[in-house]
Amino acid sequence: MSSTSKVPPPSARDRIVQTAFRLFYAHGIRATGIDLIIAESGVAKATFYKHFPSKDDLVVAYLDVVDEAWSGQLHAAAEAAGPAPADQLVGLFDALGNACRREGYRGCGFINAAAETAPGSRVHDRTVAHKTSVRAWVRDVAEDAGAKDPDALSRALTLLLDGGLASGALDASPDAAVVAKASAQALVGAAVGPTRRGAAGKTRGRA
Amino acid sequence: MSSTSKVPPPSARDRIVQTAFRLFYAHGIRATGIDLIIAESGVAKATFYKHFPSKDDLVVAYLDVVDEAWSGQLHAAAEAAGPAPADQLVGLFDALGNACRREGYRGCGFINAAAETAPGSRVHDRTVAHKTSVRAWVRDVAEDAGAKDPDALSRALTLLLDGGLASGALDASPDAAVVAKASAQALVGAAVGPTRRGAAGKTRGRA
DNA sequence: CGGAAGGTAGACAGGTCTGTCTATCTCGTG
DNA sequence: CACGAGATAGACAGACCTGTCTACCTTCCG
Repeated sequence: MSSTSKVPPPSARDRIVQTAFRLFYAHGIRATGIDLIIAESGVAKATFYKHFPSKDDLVVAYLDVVDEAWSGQLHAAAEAAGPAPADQLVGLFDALGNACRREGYRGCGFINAAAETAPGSRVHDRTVAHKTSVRAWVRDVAEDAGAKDPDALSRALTLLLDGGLASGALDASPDAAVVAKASAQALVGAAVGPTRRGAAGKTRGRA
Repeated sequence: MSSTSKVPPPSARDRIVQTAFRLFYAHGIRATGIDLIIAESGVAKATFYKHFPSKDDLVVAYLDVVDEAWSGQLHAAAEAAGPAPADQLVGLFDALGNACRREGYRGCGFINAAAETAPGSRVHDRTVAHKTSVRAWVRDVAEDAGAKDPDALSRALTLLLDGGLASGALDASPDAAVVAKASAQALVGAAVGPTRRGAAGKTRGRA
């Protein structure tokens, strides 16, 4: 209220993050130099370093974008599968299929980032936080679905998901996503039990 | 050849590869400079470049070592599970558990390598070849086990395996391996037929 | 003895990387 | 208008990285 009640400006910082997203994801973090990001985003070096005192700061901001994007796709795919939690657990794998099919798909930005940074670093920790939050969300849905052991089921499903993300980046074949979804179906079916799938009811809030 | 029958030298090249293995795996490929490898392996620069004209050559040699090591552990774990192919399909996940528990575990060297190299590069291709060969082996075992769809089953199991490798590098919790194995058990059981773990895989009583 | 093969030590070139710093320009607001 | 905030352009420092090259040394073997 005092002075800077100005709304988010559509420039500078956003352009940097956007460019970083594109380059980091496509070529890797270490392979992408600050100078290139500066050139491609069309800002001055001083401006860049004002917003991001170090490259690591930018990397973390990049991962925030990845987090938002991927979580959004996951939630959207789950919701598109219908109101039943058990169906959503399977449906979220459509996000994997869509991602694999996308041009320039290079796997999970987080896994890739973690692969080139030391455990314990900020970047690595950010990755762990992301994976933890995804698993927590899946766990909640699994609980709604009436799974006998939501922890184990969410762990199994995210394992499948991460596997799809990792190997999908390699052979880029959509088979992986199809098989992952089918496997998820089998696991969910077994874990929820022979009883009717959790009836539609409450729709779980998204994080 | 004249008379150089004095072949087996336990030195030079091997020391380089061994050092590279340790450093590449622990810190990543790009993060590890040639100079450090040279210093730590105790060879001269000229010697290094005689054996490996470029860093990429060394990286490929490193991946060969990783391939051998990991494939060996996989096969050993499978064999340790007994003679029944269906049991072996589940047992191979013990290799994952052992790996996760090891000090300095940093996930799959191949996935990490692929994460920091461009698709289409030699290193990337080497990774794809490795993953393909593992999957082919699992497929063969699945076939022996009498799986209805060995391709799908092998794909599902390697998905689980890759997921465990990728996420195990993050939270380093052995839970992942336990859940992966249990999931594998469920998937194998469902794919091999209703006869739940009926000893040898020949007994396919699928209706 | 003599010579070839291969190892050692380290300077060097040329490029790239992160991050700092100066100097100028623009613009909104008091 | 004046002023300060924030952007721009780009030189620069210092480190590091890959790869080349010279020069010397050891060892084996005919």
